[in-house]
Amino acid sequence: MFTTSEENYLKAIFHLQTEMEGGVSTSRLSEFMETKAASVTEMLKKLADKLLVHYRKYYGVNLTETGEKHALLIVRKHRLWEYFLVERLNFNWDEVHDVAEQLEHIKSPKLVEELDRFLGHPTHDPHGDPIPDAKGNLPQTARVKLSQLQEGDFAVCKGFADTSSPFLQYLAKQRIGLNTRFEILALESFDGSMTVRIDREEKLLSKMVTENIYVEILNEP
Amino acid sequence: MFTTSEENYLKAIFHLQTEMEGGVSTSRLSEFMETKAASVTEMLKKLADKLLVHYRKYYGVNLTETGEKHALLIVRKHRLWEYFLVERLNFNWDEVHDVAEQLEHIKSPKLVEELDRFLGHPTHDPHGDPIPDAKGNLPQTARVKLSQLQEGDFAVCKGFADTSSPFLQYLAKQRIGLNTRFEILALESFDGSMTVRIDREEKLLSKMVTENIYVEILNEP
DNA sequence: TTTAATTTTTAGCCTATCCTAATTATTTAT
DNA sequence: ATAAATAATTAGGATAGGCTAAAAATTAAA
Repeated sequence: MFTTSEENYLKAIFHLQTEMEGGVSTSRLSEFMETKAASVTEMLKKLADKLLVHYRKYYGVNLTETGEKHALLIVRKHRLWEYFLVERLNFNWDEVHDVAEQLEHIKSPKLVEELDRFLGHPTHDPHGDPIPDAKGNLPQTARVKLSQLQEGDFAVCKGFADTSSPFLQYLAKQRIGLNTRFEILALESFDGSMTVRIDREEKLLSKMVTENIYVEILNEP
Repeated sequence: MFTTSEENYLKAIFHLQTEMEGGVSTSRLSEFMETKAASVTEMLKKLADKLLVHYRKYYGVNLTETGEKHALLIVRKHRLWEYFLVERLNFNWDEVHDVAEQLEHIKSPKLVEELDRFLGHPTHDPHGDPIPDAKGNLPQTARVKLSQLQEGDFAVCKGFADTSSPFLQYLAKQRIGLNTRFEILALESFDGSMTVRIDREEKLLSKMVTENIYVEILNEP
């Protein structure tokens, strides 16, 4: 059906079109995919020929309905495999990305659906990202960043904007994971850093960190 | 490390070098891999450069120690995934081949070893073929064909020479699987067909079928 | 053992995906 | 509004892995 490379472009466009209104630019794509702009242009033409993207020269791309459907399938596979690796194969959450990146391209509709069943139809991957269902529906939750909270607020960790190994390893070291509870003790307006209480322990988190943690606000402690 | 294509050649040479003494010929490889002889020659030169095969122009190839070690790893992965698909994901034994063929190329040493542990270190895949261990040791069992037995013999099914979908489907229809017990009732010398008893039921099996079933002979019923 | 048949290799092309360098379009700044 | 800066596209090339057709080596047959 589609090549691994085509699928990687679809996935990248899918992720980037949430951050850019209008179309995703060639340069943003080339940066994200670590390829040169010329290669991107070429691939966009191919994807447009296959009706997977709407592409207007010099103005970037957007996925067509077909393109988005396929992108969602790849995201579904990626996140199901990540769940499998962490929950069944003892992988750490910072080790799964590269392997899931390979596994997501395996072509077998039966494999995806049986894996989903075998895992008990998980709704979120180990980083808190939602797993699209078999029809491509993705529960779109409004994401609140830890950095947006005020002194005195209580919250629960629900996901991460940055899922790179270094950040995940930092979080693990600080013992911050999905469902970790935070109490915001103080905010430093100078550098945006934040003092929080986690498990009776006080921690200072930089703006950089609090910007990359998604939370759900609690109404009561 | 190695490309998918290189790995497929290594695996093919591994399987074919048991059937041909001396070296595996270019034409046999091209037939087996469904490519043209010219493509095979080219790849053999590449594999020889990488010290994975001993290649002498016009005289075929054999795996080097390194090549064989890598071939065994691919076979290990293939068979572990087949086991996973059948035992955990409800695949039928005739559906696993294409998917395992994709999964065997996933690169992650941790994945293989954790999968092996998760599955409880299985020793044989769903078709009865032995799974090499982490060090590449493959329990080499002498294989007796059902066609070699005599009237009055008793035997247990231990594997299949042909693991193609059509044959596996035929076997399933006849309710023949791993560990099925056979009693040889009669042998027709004219066409080599054989009458056997399976679960109190008499069945006539053609030479073509009995040639492709491996058994272990039982000393007593 | 010399010729005929077969097999293998070489030479030259094709496609996919990437690249660099040069060109063209768009955007920004004066 | 036009020039300078930036971004995107085109042109031309590289590599991997396939293919066909022609040439060379090996094997089989007379």
